[in-house]
Amino acid sequence: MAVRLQLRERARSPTPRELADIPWLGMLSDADRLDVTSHLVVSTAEPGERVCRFGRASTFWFGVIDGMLKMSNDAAGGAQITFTGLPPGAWFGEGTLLKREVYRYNIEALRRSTVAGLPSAVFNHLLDRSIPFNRFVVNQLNERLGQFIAAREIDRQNHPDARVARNLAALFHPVLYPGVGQWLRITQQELGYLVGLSRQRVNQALSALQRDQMIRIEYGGVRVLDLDRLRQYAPPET
DNA sequence: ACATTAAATTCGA
DNA sequence: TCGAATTTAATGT
Repeated sequence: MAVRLQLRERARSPTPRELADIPWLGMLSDADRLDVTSHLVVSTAEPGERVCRFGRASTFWFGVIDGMLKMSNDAAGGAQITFTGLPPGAWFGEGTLLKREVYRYNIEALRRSTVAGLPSAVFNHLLDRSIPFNRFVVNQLNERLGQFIAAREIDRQNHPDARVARNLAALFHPVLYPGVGQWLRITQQELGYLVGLSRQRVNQALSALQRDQMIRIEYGGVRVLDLDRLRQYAPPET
């Protein structure tokens, strides 16, 4: 409950700069955009803090403005499974909003992050009236399905370099995560959490990928040089 | 686990 | 408000 109060207290209106980075806002009519921006709220999540379920049921559609979140299952039922990392530009939670359910996963901040929220009622209202917004959401769902299929393949891969490569490639997805661009701010430790490897092993994997000119390692993050090859990365024959 | 290097923060003028 | 000094964070091995 303390968490919820903190989020409430920290909630504020988005800055113009933050609004500019919200991809779907630009697709709306002027009237819709004005209406919606007045309801958008922004708050900060500290490392380890859970963004979802600070309200009881699904009350917001969330977007990552800055930072890095991680989506995972509820560890109470057994093994901890990380579904995906959520970099800047990611918008999520529409599935539960559509069905008016409660969140079935945890979203937790990997580091200090700025998160935007659109109240559930406003989200549903937009869906009812705006065709461009519907197109955005459908496209989003479709792309995410693709991510899920790719994720199944990643799981079959037990080669660490391949896991790092393909998880990284997923984070550079231009449609799902338009805030990322060529340069992804993520530490090797954070990548380790997402992929399920030690920081040391991630470091080795990144070095290998850099040797092959797919990425460049920079302090505090990674730059992609060849996204296609990163996506298709296969471990070297033994 | 440890040594190195980069970045962020503090502090004194 | 500038920049040197110190502390913290990230990286490489």
